[in-house]
Amino acid sequence: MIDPIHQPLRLDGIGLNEVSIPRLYAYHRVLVQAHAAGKTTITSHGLAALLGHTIASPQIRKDLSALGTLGHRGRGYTIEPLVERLAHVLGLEHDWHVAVVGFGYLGHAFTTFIAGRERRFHVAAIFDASPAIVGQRWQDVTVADVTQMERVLSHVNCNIGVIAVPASAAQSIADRLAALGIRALLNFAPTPLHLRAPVFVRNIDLAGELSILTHRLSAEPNVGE
Amino acid sequence: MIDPIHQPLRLDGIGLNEVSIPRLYAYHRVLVQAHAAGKTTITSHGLAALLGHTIASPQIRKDLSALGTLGHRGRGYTIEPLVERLAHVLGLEHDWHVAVVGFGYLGHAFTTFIAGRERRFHVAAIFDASPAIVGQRWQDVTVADVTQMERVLSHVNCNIGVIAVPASAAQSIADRLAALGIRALLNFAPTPLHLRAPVFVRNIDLAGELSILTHRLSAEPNVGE
DNA sequence: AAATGTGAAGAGGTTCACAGCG
DNA sequence: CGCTGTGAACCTCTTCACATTT
Repeated sequence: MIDPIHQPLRLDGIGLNEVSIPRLYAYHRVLVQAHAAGKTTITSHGLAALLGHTIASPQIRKDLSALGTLGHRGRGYTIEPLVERLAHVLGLEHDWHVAVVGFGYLGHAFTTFIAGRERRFHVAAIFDASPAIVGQRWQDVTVADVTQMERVLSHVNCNIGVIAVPASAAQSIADRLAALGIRALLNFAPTPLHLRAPVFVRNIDLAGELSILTHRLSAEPNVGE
Repeated sequence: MIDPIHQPLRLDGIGLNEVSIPRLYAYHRVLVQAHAAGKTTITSHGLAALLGHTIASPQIRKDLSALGTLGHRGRGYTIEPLVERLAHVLGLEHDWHVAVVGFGYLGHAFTTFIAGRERRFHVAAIFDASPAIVGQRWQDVTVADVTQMERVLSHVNCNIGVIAVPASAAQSIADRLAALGIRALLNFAPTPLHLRAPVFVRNIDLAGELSILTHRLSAEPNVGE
């Protein structure tokens, strides 16, 4: 690890393990459902069951204990304050403005996904380099030319950048977004991005995931049934 | 880890670390470029440079040494046999037939992505539950009703299943695909899937990745500039 | 009695340093 | 001398076992 981004950030005086966060998000999701279904308390084992036992109960207890003393020994957890704590820690209370760069199939799909998923994400700006795509509308956003990124983003405030451009362009787009003060990037380009301190990047490596699958299948004795 | 899927599979007598595979794929990608540009040899440090120093050179040497003795001490690696070895190990020599289940925005985008990316992936069947989507055509594939999955897939051979359905349906779709003999699944639903031995699953947790970003931004001193 | 919270052990992967070899 | 290949140290996260508390 070259830069200090992987040091856990402190929120309300607690430091969270980065890998635990998707799990916390999963807890939040199923707890909201359980609460809607009328449940008021839950045990770590019960939560593991709701998650299909994809996460072990000691792991759940360890994750939750990092958020403070939320459980009751002998009883379990009260769902409502637990959900509130999770929402606060995960930043689910804020609204986020997203800039999507690259509006090919992947960018388009992610835009629809992110906007449709929850109303806390607003796609505020979309950019592309292709004249065929620039000028298209998506809901009330018009796709702007990527050369106009600095100009547009000085008017439209965005917190999160989504990079869905070809590998060759990804690093330069990332640098430009970082220079504009955007500190969180989600990168779908196959090149892993590398940015310095206050900017935080997540790389989604779809081709890499596919490679894992094709490797496993190649290693199986009988490929293709 | 509950099931034995995470034991490294052996291919040509070697066992590969699962997390190394996306890296091997990245090496393959940039080496193909370097070879096309006329380079014939490369060192581990040179390869790290091509990757923008996102991967350290000792890591590269360790990854490559697992594939056999491919390097020449004092010289580096000869690109051509290295590329061939990587392609073989990653299953890049085979063609793969993909079944996409769920043809909403995510499913549609991924279908286009996977098919457009490289010609070794063929989307051979598409399923959806919505009457509005069933019957649509994508290239020469007609979207079939998900209830017909067993019937269709008994005719059309598929090696890889892509799950892009809502969380509530994901596990049951996965079970049905597994029962049909599909042993590799890529899951975009927020529920992590859990399947027994010969089936291998990769979960792409886009919502979880976004949570990491919103958590980081919430923990920053000044949210939204 | 039941279930949390946690120190300790374990597992897995990365980094380091250097021996080995062309 | 240069660069690979690798055992050992290191680090991070997960699992375990149990003391603790209601």
